[in-house]
Amino acid sequence: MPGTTKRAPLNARRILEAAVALADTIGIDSFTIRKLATALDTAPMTIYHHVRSKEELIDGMVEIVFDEIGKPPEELDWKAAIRIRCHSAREVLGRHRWAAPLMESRTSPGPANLAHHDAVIACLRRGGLSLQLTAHAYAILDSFVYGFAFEEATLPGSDSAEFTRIAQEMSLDLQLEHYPALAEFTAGHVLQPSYNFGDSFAFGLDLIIAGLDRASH
Amino acid sequence: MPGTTKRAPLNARRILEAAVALADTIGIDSFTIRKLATALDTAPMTIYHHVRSKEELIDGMVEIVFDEIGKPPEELDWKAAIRIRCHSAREVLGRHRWAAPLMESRTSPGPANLAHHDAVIACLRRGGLSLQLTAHAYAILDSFVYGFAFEEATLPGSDSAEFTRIAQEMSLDLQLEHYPALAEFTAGHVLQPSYNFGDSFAFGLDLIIAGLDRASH
DNA sequence: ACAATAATCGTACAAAGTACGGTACGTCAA
DNA sequence: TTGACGTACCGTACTTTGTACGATTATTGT
Repeated sequence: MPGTTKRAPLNARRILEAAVALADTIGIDSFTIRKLATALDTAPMTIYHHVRSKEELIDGMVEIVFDEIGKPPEELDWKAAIRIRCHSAREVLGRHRWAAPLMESRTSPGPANLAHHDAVIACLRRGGLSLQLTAHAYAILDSFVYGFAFEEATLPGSDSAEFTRIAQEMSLDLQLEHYPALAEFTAGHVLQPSYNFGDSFAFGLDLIIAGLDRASH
Repeated sequence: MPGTTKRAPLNARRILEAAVALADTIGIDSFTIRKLATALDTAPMTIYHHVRSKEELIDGMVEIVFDEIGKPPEELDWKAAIRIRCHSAREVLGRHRWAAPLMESRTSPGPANLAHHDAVIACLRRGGLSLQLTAHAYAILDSFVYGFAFEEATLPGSDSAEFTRIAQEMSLDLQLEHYPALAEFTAGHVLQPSYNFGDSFAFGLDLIIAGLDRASH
């Protein structure tokens, strides 16, 4: 048949990768099965031959993201290892800005999820933390990492230039006169050229790790 | 007219409160304009006379939630004041489990949002923190609080009894043999009767506040 | 070659947001 | 009292989306 080229046959893997790429591009809100089908040059219902439902599809997408997060390197001190894995998590969630709210909310964790948790817990235990402290450490670190990644993902801008534009756009100056502390903070810090929201990540992460370290002896 | 009783006339306030109550009950995913209309004993399109769109409606709901979070008491030491406001935030987000992911993602902050930020920043500045440290403190605290509240909201259960049930339900024991650290952690800690996920909140909050305090002198 | 199995997709329906235009009712000037 | 006007209300209908169902085509083992 002239003009028609055969597509490679679809499979769950290809679908998931295309889905992640599409969500990266257009965001999770406007991510639809129909658009995914178009991106894969196929019909909507073809997707459903490889995936049970949109929910399950998203579970699979989250698994892919989990798999991209580097595990804590086994040869390092637990503090260094955890620091690396948290920076990796932030970097990955920065590339997949739709993912942060979904990572912890999926009901059925897949193998990548379980393997990752296992590696982190093993790292903390090797570092000598008690089960109790391991639980605290994990809860705190993940709350911080996901919370931060989420804020970063939804924040309108990250550096002072963008903030300036956005501040003007919503005519924040007018409202700010009723909020003196916020006004000082904005003018005196956030809108300064050196400001960068992301800098707080490393600071906070080191603060938390140091706190956990202190609690561990 | 017999059999018909006049409803109090609708207004934005009544609609928002009903919307919050409805979302508390059925969750944000199955929250629809049509169900809200039913709850208010009116027609779907009537809602749109008071609210421009569903987006704007949700903005208003988030504002209500923001307003419920207690501001840091001015008469207290910044550390005690911040601790109180963070516990309040967690409690409020626990009552409105749909809210956590939305609090920081709304593009246009309302007055309650701005007033709250203003109060927190003022508290930190009164405590003598530099603008820079204030920025870090705010980013870290909110990442932690929202992240934790979010995990808590989406976690299937909170105490060991529920975890036991859920673990069985998804036959986790089978998979756990491949994840030794996770297995030890689960059996030795999470499934113990004394385990409670929420306990990590106070621990983490105090850890962070102590770290910020240390950084401030 | 042919039956079984897998992969593809056309059609259609249900749920949800909401545009549009019409109705009912309250208020106020003349 | 009456008529004009603004506000609240809502019936109808269109669009987008997930996905059930069944038919069609491709692939593969014997």
